[in-house]
Amino acid sequence: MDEIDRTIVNLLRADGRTSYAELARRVGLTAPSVQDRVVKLERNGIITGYKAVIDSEAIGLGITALIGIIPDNSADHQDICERLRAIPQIESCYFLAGVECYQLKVRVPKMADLERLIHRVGAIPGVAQTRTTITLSTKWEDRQQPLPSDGEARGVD
Amino acid sequence: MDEIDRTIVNLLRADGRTSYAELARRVGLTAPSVQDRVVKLERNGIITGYKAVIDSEAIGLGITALIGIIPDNSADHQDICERLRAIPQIESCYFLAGVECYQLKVRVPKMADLERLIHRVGAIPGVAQTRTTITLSTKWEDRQQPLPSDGEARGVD
DNA sequence: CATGAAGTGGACGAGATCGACCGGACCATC
DNA sequence: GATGGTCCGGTCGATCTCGTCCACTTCATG
Repeated sequence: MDEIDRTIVNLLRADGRTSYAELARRVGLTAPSVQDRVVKLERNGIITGYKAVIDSEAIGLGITALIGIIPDNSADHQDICERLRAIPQIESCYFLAGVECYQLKVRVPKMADLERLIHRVGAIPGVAQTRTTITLSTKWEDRQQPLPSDGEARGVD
Repeated sequence: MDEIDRTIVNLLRADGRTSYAELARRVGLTAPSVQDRVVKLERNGIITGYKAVIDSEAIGLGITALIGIIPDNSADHQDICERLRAIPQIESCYFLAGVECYQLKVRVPKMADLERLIHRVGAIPGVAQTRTTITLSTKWEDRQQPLPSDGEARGVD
């Protein structure tokens, strides 16, 4: 993971369809060696995939909401997690340090779907309470910050 | 936006580097016509970009936190929004219906960075209070749900 | 019957990929 | 301390695939 790798990662984060030839021009190597680096980055789990970014409203998922989950004492977290994973509308799931031990980001076409979803989550054994917040607008999402250099990341303290 | 477009979008969401030739084989068209469709999807704002998915821990952003913002009465939301946008560590920013009118998802290398970040956000004019929750683990993130068909999305009620 | 959207097929240039080769770093041996 | 083997990362060139442009066809619509 040197400076060239970081440049490649940054370029691919900005445009996941950049060709190896183009990457090669940008970093001053040839296409095969860039490909070699990318394959290694993928194998080492640094690049975990490539995605097209879709406008969720345009595909009929106009409603985004955040759902916090407060568990009861009997909660079996592995079971809860599996049941949450089985709900396709939950796009992200974070396990938190706090009273609300999970936060879910969900997307649905209509309010009625959100209502059904909240009831479904609330019915999971071990879930004492849920707290849902509608997002009025998404200012931005999944923006990339510049990769920290080794020094910044490892801590120079 | 017919069934073929939906298939293309689903394939590109799953793997943003799928070649036009491969897409063509999957949907039973030729490469030029698939390319034509993809260009239209991009122009119509349905596909807004392509990104490599990076393991944030692997690049030194090991800490993820959610920050809620409670504004005061004098809050100028446009100004707040601009100042938030200028902070690179804020990867996502949602405007919410609730007491906490923004929620931020932030990533930093170390706890000290998070502390600095919280102070910076708290110092923005119009921000009365912030509430930060550390994520202990990300169960999953930005998972794709199957595209709703026209019927489901538009509402058949 | 004219028209335009959508697809096909062919052609050509660009990109991806593979094997062979090169050079420096590292290390054990003489 | 010099020698030679080995590994790693890169280049080069050949070949195959892919992307892209264009002319032509088809088909539904007005």
